Amino acid sequence: MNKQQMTEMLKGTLEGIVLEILATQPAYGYEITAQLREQGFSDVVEGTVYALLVRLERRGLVDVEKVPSAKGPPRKVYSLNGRGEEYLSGFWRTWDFLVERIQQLHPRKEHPQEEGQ
Amino acid sequence: MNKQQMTEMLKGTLEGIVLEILATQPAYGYEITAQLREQGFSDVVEGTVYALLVRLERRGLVDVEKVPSAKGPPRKVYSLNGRGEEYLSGFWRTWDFLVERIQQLHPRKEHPQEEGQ
DNA sequence: ACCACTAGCTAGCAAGACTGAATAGCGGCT
DNA sequence: AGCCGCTATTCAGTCTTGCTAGCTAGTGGT
Repeated sequence: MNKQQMTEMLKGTLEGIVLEILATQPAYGYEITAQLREQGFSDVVEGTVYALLVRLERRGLVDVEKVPSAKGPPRKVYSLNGRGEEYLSGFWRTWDFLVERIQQLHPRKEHPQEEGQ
Repeated sequence: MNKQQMTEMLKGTLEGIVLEILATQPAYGYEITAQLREQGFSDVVEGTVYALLVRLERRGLVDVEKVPSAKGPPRKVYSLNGRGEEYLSGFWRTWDFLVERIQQLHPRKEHPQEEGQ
């Protein structure tokens, strides 16, 4: 997997990915990073996620709550708010549009499910 | 469609889109821009495409030929070469990986079964 | 005291798309 | 001739975003 390529592709999409994670349940930066890495985005680092979360907060898409932790410094738990949900659904509209255009240009094999049907 | 969002998403993917267009047939910048705009990427402008083509050339992924035109200055016709083909297939591997990860995170409705050819 | 793990933050860099303009060639119109 | 519109390319400067490479802070174990 070409890392440089993935880095460039993540520009603009990482934001939606993180918002989607927050749509499932509130989470804090360290946790989100770990989740991303587990889910295959193995090169995403903490610094990137923290900076992204700050931007999301500044734009009013998430709410923040400081929660003390038994194992370290207090956590900043982020949760998606109403504006965030709205923004996220717009995000997915844009993403779906892009995926469709690219699908037209470069058809991918249909997922192996349409076999006999 | 949020323009800012699309702009960010295109980072990294526009390159592959243009390479894919060149894989179909050689083309020059002005032509490619027009094609993109027709195909739904309505905000992509000439300047962006020209800069991208220069990068592709510098990286040796495309060959260039200057062709005189009856309607204006000579065209710089770009065509995908061997290295470009190789690079493009790697590009799609990365793209497919990203799409799969995102699909896991945010399942999209299955497309209404497409009549294949 | 030192280390490891958890948790957050930041300055500076690199890459890529957009803005807005300039340049150049050709044909048609007045 | 002069001007406009379409074709065609280029470029400087701006903005956003992810990465690099550190740093700070809290807790517990050796």
